[in-house]
Amino acid sequence: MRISELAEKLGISTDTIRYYEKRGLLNHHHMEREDNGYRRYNEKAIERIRLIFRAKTLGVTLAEMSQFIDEWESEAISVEDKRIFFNNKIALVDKRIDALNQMREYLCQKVIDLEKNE
Amino acid sequence: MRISELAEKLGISTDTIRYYEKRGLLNHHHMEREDNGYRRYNEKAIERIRLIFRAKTLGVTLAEMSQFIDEWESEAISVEDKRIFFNNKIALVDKRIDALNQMREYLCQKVIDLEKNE
DNA sequence: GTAAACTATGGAGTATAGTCCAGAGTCAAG
DNA sequence: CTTGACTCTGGACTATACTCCATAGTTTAC
Repeated sequence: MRISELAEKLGISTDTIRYYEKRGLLNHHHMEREDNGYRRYNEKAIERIRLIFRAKTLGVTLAEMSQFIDEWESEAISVEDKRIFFNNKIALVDKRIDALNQMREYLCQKVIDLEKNE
Repeated sequence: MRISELAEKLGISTDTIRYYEKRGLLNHHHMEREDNGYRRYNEKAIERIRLIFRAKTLGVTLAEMSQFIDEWESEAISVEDKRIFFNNKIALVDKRIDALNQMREYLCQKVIDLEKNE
C-alpha cells in the first residue's frame, strides 16, 4: 500500500509516517521503493506504527525507541536482557494502573462530594 | 512558605511554579505577596499543583486546565454539569486502565515468546 | 492529453511545557 | 556592611513531536 492508504488505516498523517522514517522507526523492513520512488508499505509497517503508539503511551520517547530498535535489531541484546526489559515494562504498566485506580477513587469521591452538597 | 520551599516539597523547580501562575493555574487563593513582593504560598498551593499533576496524567493540557478552572471558579458550571464532567473523566480513566491491561497482555505474551525461542 | 490527486524532498514553522538567564532588589549570618 | 543565598521580572531558549510549505515529479480518471 502507498503512504496515504497506510496513513488512513492508522488515522495519522502522511507527514507523521515520513517523520517516523526520518527518526529511524521505519525502514526497509516495513516498505520498499517503487521505480518512481514512491514508498510501498507492507503489513509490518502497520504493526510497527501500532507498536510506536503503544510505546508512546508508556512514555517512551521517539529517540529512545529508535536507539532501542537499533540495539534490538542488531541482536546486541541478550534474551535475558530482553526478558528484563519486558518485565520492567510490565512493572511500569502495573504502576500506571495503580495510579489510575487512585485517580478513579479521587474522581468518585468528587462525585460523592457533589451529592453531599445538594 | 516561600517558593523554593514549595518547589522542594513537590519536587519541581521554582520556574515551573511561576510558569503555572503565568498560565493561570495558581492565583491569590494559593498565595499572597509579602511586603517585599515575595510570594508566600499556603497549603492550597500544594493541593492545586498535585491536582495539576493528576490532570496531566489524564492528558489534560495546561490551557484546558486554566480555561476549565476559570469556568469552575466563576460558578458558570452547574452541579449537574460537574457531575457529568467527573463521570466523563471516570469513563476516560476506565478506558486507560483497559488500554494498560491490554498492554500488559501484550508484554506478557512477549515474555512467553522469548521462552518459546529458547 | 490535461486536470486533479498523489508522492517526493528539504526545510521552516508550530504547540506544549517548561528551562535558563540577565539585571536588580532582599535578607540573614558573621 | 559585605557576602552569599534567595527572590523578582521579562524575555529568550530548548526539546519533543509533529505539521506545513514550496517546488517538482507521477499517476489516474475523464
